[in-house]
Amino acid sequence: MQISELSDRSGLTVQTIKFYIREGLLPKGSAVSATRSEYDERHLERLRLINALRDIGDLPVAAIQQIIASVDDPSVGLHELFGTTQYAIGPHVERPDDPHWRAAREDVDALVRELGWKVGGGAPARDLLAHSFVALRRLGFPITLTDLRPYVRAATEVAEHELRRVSDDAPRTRTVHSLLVSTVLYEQVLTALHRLAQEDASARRFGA
Amino acid sequence: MQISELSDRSGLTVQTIKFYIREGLLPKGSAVSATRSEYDERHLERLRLINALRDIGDLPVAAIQQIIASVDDPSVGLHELFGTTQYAIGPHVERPDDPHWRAAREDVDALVRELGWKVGGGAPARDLLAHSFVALRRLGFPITLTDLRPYVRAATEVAEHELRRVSDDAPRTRTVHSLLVSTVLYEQVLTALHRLAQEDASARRFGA
DNA sequence: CCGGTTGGATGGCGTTACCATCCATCCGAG
DNA sequence: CTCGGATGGATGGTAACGCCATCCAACCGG
Repeated sequence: MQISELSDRSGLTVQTIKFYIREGLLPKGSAVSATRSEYDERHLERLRLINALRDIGDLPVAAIQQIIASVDDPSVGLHELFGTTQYAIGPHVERPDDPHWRAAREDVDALVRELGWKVGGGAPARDLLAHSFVALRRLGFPITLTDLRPYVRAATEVAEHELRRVSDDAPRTRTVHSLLVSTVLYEQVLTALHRLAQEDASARRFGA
Repeated sequence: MQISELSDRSGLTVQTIKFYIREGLLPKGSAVSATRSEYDERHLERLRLINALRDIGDLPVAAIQQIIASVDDPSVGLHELFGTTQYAIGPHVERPDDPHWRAAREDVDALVRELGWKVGGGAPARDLLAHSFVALRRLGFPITLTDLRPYVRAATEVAEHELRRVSDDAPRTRTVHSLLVSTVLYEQVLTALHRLAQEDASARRFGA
């Protein structure tokens, strides 16, 4: 198909598609002549993935580019892709040379050790959590292990469920998409349900 | 204290503080002369709140401004503040006049009804969830109620715990901060733990 | 043959969250 | 009393981001 059809079917403008190609998110079509290239279903599929990661996952184009690079490299295993995704998602907070920060980060590391979780030391989620600890303490709401228990339980159960759902006997493309969907899109599902549940709980506690 | 001390103690530049005052996030100091104003601990506290909402919650300044306006209005009840916060957080997705979208939105509404949740019909989280449904279907990963069950359970338990933790016998300021902290900051805590738990599950399933 | 499409390149735009400057005023140490 | 430095208030600039608009030469297809 031509780029205009790709544009129609994906719902993205031709300009945007060109932009994604320039940024390395989408491979070029196969050149048929100097002014014509042929695109196929894989391009459409790829655009749908990009769109989902941007629209729902709210990922920056640069992060998607990194993820795509791993997706397209067949030597990258599933767990490695997982790491790439987590790292690309960020957030990449500065780690100030500050005692409060170091204490919070140490608390996070201790928690991970205690739970026996196999998590890379450079995982951005560690920093995100530590960052939250610092902010909570600065606001006078110090966080305790008791506070965290329900979160840990919820996170564990959901994550187990998600990883169980990733089929690894399908073609690589399918498996990889499945993994990305589990991590990026279902994170939003969890967030949305969390917010809805909060509103319900708030209504029952404070509602008129 | 003067603005320079406020700047030092909050870690924000004088320019940024001026900017927040202009945007209505921070009340002016009480004018002592034409070129001097006095700030107090409440200003500092407010800056810490703003900083947490931006840094951790990643909220746009405009959203914080709306939240602050509710916080400062004593006639706004806690549940109402909750609604304001949810609405300010967004995301405000367009709702295309599209059968897929309408079907997804109807699925969400049915789910909320079935769970008996008291949630406003205009809650952005409904749209966020519906949006996710659409994207998942477009990618060929249709979502089922079975998939959702663990998420609903996790969200419910965490939300219950959070709302239980909001003390409503403290001064309004404290209670209100507590509510905001529960909704905005603990959402990030949940997300971070979710990611860590996923990495652990991935390591055990796919790791070398 | 000619209107319309494409690849490829380049420049512009709208938003967001500030930062930098400037000016007139003012404070306060000496 | 004076002068360096801080302040309030206003205005303009900036950097990143994710596109969109335009242009050109080449090309296709009716």
